[in-house]
Amino acid sequence: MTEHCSDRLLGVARELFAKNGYDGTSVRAITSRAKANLSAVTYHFGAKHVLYSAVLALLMKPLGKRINFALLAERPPLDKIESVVRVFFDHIRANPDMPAIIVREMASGKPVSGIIATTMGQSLGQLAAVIGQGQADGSIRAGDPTLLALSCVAQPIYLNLARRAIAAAAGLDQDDPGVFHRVVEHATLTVRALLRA
Amino acid sequence: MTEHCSDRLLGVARELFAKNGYDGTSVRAITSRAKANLSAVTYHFGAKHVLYSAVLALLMKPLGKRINFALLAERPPLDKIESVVRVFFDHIRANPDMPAIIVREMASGKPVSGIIATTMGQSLGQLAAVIGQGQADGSIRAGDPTLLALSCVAQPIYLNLARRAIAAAAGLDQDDPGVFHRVVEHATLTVRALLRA
DNA sequence: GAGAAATTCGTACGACCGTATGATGGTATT
DNA sequence: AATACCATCATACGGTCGTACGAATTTCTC
Repeated sequence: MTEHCSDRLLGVARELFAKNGYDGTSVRAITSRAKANLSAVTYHFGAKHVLYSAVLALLMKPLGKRINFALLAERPPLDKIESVVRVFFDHIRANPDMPAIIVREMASGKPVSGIIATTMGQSLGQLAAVIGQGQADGSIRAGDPTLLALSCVAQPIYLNLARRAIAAAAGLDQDDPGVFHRVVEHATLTVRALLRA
Repeated sequence: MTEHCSDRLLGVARELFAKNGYDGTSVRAITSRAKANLSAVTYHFGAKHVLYSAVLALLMKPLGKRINFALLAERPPLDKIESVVRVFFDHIRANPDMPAIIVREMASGKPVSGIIATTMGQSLGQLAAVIGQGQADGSIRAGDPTLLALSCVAQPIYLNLARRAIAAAAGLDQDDPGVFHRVVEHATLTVRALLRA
């Protein structure tokens, strides 16, 4: 038995929370799709909201680490930021449910989960710092570094969130690897253009 | 009595649907905050999801019309698009609940509501057409017009969705009119930079 | 001002929710 | 082989959900 029950629960939960939101996803829907008993969530996680937090951590922690790593390299600021954008797309391709969950969390009126606040705050701060460097060396145009960082991050998030709108309006299906590559290239070019001095 | 009960229901529903999502908002929560009877939703709208659709229409129809109007003017493409971005911010300031609801709808796995699909599809198509004009006259850089249009629209949507992140990371509270103005200027500059040839 | 129409009200219903509990099965340790 | 332990199971509980329904009340019409 290579995959344990709790792993199946995590996978199904990630999918359903992304598709239908926290309140729109019942424990019964999760356990039945995971071919587990109704009590499996309580047994393995204690409560539904703990499972949700585990899903969030599973999505956010690796992303934060990879962004960290990408910003550590000794390269020009614009190159660093492009690599962050690529990391975003790469992470999203591996975890297609991420944008929906993140964005739901941001839209929520309730205080955002700790893991998300931490990861986003940290990454946003690092991005803003790199943008500040670029402004100092003249490679990036003037402007509030935090707002510029958000304008950059908006590209991978929104372009993935709008998958269906893109498919409907331009006939581009991002599940097709070729199309996905084109969208990534578009996003990196756009971010560079948006930052360039 | 200038404001009828159904108006109060619409207002409260818009607020709560934005804050807690469709499933996170109970009919009881709506009616009690609107100082109405539990049955008021059924009586005035027939069902909860009809009230939700009414909220969507209330948010989207005026926006679509204003985008239409802004793109009708005889001005250079870049100026038209900047005016669309300003229309977005203006509409969002008047309806602060819009980004959260729109984005939830996009994140939803269910087929998007007709009013949203229509308005967004139309506006996106018009924007892409204007971008095509700009590419033809050399004022806008090359690239898929639909993707470029989405990259533009992402700015007002995401910058408003990230209000709390902005407040936390940069100490900028967009409820302050001065700050809001700065964010709008940032967004218009960013969109121009992102499109410029 | 009486009657009709529109609205608000209290209440009830069945369905589903998240969670708790004790029984049951399988597996490793001694 | 007996025991302890972990995982899964069926089931039940109190609570909340959206909606239905008839009575009470307000508002409009003549």
